[in-house]
Amino acid sequence: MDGAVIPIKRKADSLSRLKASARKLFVERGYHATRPQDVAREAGLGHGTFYLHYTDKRACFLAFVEDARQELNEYVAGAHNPDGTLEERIGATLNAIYDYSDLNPGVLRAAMTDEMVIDAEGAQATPLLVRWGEEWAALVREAAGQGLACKSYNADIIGQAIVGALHQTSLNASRGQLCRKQMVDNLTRFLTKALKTSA
Amino acid sequence: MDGAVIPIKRKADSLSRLKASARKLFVERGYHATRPQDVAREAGLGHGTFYLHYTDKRACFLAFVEDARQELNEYVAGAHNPDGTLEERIGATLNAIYDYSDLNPGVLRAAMTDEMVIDAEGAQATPLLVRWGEEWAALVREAAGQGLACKSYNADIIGQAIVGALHQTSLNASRGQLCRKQMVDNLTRFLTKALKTSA
Amino acid sequence: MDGAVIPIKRKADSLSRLKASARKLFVERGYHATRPQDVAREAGLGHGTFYLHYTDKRACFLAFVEDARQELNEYVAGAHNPDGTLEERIGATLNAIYDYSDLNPGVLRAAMTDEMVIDAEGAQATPLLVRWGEEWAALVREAAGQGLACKSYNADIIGQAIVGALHQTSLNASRGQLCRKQMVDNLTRFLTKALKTSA
Amino acid sequence: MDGAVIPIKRKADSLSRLKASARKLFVERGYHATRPQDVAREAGLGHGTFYLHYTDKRACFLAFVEDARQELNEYVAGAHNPDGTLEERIGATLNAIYDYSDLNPGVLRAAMTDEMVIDAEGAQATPLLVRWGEEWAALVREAAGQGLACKSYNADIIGQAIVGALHQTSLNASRGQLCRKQMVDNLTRFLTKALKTSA
DNA sequence: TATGAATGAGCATTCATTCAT
DNA sequence: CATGAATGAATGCTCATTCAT
Repeated sequence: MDGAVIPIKRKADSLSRLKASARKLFVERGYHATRPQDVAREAGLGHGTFYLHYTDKRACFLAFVEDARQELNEYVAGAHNPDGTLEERIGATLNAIYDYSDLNPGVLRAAMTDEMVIDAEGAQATPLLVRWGEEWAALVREAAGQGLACKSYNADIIGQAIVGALHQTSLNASRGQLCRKQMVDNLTRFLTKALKTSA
Repeated sequence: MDGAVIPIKRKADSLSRLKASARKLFVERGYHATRPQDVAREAGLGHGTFYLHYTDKRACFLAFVEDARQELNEYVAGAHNPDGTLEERIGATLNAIYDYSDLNPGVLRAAMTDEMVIDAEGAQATPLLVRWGEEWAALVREAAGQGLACKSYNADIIGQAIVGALHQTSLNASRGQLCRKQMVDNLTRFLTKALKTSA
Repeated sequence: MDGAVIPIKRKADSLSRLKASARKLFVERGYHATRPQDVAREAGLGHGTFYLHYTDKRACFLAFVEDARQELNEYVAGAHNPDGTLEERIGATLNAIYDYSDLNPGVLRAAMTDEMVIDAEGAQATPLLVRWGEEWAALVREAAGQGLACKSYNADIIGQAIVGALHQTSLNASRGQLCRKQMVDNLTRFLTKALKTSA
Repeated sequence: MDGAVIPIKRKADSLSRLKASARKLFVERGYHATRPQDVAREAGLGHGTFYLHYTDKRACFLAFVEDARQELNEYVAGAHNPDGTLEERIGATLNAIYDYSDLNPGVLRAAMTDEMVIDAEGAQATPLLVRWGEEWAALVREAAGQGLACKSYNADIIGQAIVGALHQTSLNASRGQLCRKQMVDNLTRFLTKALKTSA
């Protein structure tokens, strides 16, 4: 009995170390420059162990993306206040995203790697950005339902637009050194103005 | 003299065929899945010929991006009417972009390949999206100067946001089949509303 | 613990097979005509295995040279008798070299490949012949110190001269078929006469 | 008539420019790092022109070697005085070689490139060093015939030994900075002592 | 469960040589 | 005679993945 328990612990432990290493390396070097071997070694494990936990390098990356997605979702969900004004909601969401990003630098960027890059062929799960776009679409719909946001938009299109705007501004922020406060402020006003019901 | 003209013609011809092949393959397969050899073969040329025209696979891709940038710029410049309303300007620009995109399907997406993917190391020229963001920033500034757009935005941030929004919506459009008219209409209204001076 | 021992044995085994193959091919074909792939195949291994043991083709060659150097050194050291006459010492050394050469035909020649050929650029370790020249210089100095050899020579120059003489004669010997005995005899007398203190 | 003369002149001119370029590049970069293309371009000619004058890169190199050989021979022949003492003759020859080497730095070294390096397969003309060894053998024989040099040597072996000694010392000289005077002096005494008839 | 040696398809790039002009 | 664009076999090397231990 005990004999069975320990391997399972080991396995779980190995996996979490691999996860941490993979995140670190995907963030630092990007998908192509990260070899399964590097991930395993960084985790202090043998090369072969990688394939005990992931069928594929691709699977490992996808798992990393999924983890990031869930983490960010929790972060954003925690900041959601369905009773605030539109501007408060948008500001809260943006702040949550930037908080996460400050805590996990580079993770969002790495996780958003265009999937064409990962596998030119295979049909894939919906890319991360698209899924986040869908969540923004939900927010837009919700606000529209409450009379806070303009009803004449196609929420799907606008959701994608918002997530694209966020992505690109944060990419660019990591290039130049724009301060976060300014960014959140500008984007909040911009999105609020675009969305709110006309007086 | 004559003897010199013909080889030059031959070389120019080869180059233009390589360019066309490269564009085709980068669009269809992406950067990593396209081998210099494939580009040459697609052009009906030997492998070595590729290196007569490009020092590198990377150089070839960068040339492709630059060409796309110029082409689109011309397209957009042709549609620019500095005397229209804000909405007209935005709509005209969006329509120009989508016209180009319809004429050259996939090109913009391929050209926007994140440069991290191309060369994990080397410091590079400003990525395409950032440059387009700068152009939108100019448009925003111009409109603000004319009293058409809200002056309280940081134009650089907003420029990046706009280009990100366009990129993401068009990526997503190529996934599902959203009609272009709807997209242009939604985005035009969205951006106009966000930018215009408050009554 | 046990689990670790066997792979290490495997690796050591692979390395020794690669070493043997590399020696064989460098001797038979020379540096440029030997591909890492050939070395691996000759050793019954996959191409990639070569790079598990050597960073480079160059590194492999240098290791081969170093091995040859050490082997010959041991051979020559075994024949050294510091109490003999000058002629005896020279004869013993020459015989040791030729014994080694008979046992390992072609190895010395291959190992002496001019390093310019291996790497036109990089500053390299002192070439093999130069190092052997230094050892002959030491022998000359020793004999001079004991009053057996003429003191008025610059030992470094003479050391190089001697090693050059040996190299060239043995190269040429492998062309025509001069008998070894004659060669050792002539060279021994020649060098002894040149070196010994005048009566 | 005239029309025929000019092309011939042009051809001769092209050849001599190719020769000069080839020499320059073989000396500076070595055989493998010199491409026919480089030679032609250095000569201010088109790539194809190279093959109008040489069947092969190898042929070009061999021609370079042959030229160097003849030049040096003339130099040495000019210094030959068959009536001097053995020491005078050796000294004069060595000085001639070093004069040539000073005037044409690097040429001898490049010309002596081991032929294994040039073409692992093909049976080749006698290598340069071997031919020079034969000339030294002739000098030894001549001196022996005149009673100046020891008759008990095999002149062929000793000729090779001498040329090897010279080669190696001069190679090494280009590494460290040994002065020429010292080198000539040491080698002259060394060889003279080794060769001269015993008292 | 874990290991790491082994693999070989695959890649970007070079260069001696040819040949149409 | 001269040109230089074109060629493609060949090279050194990498890396995702497998498998014997």
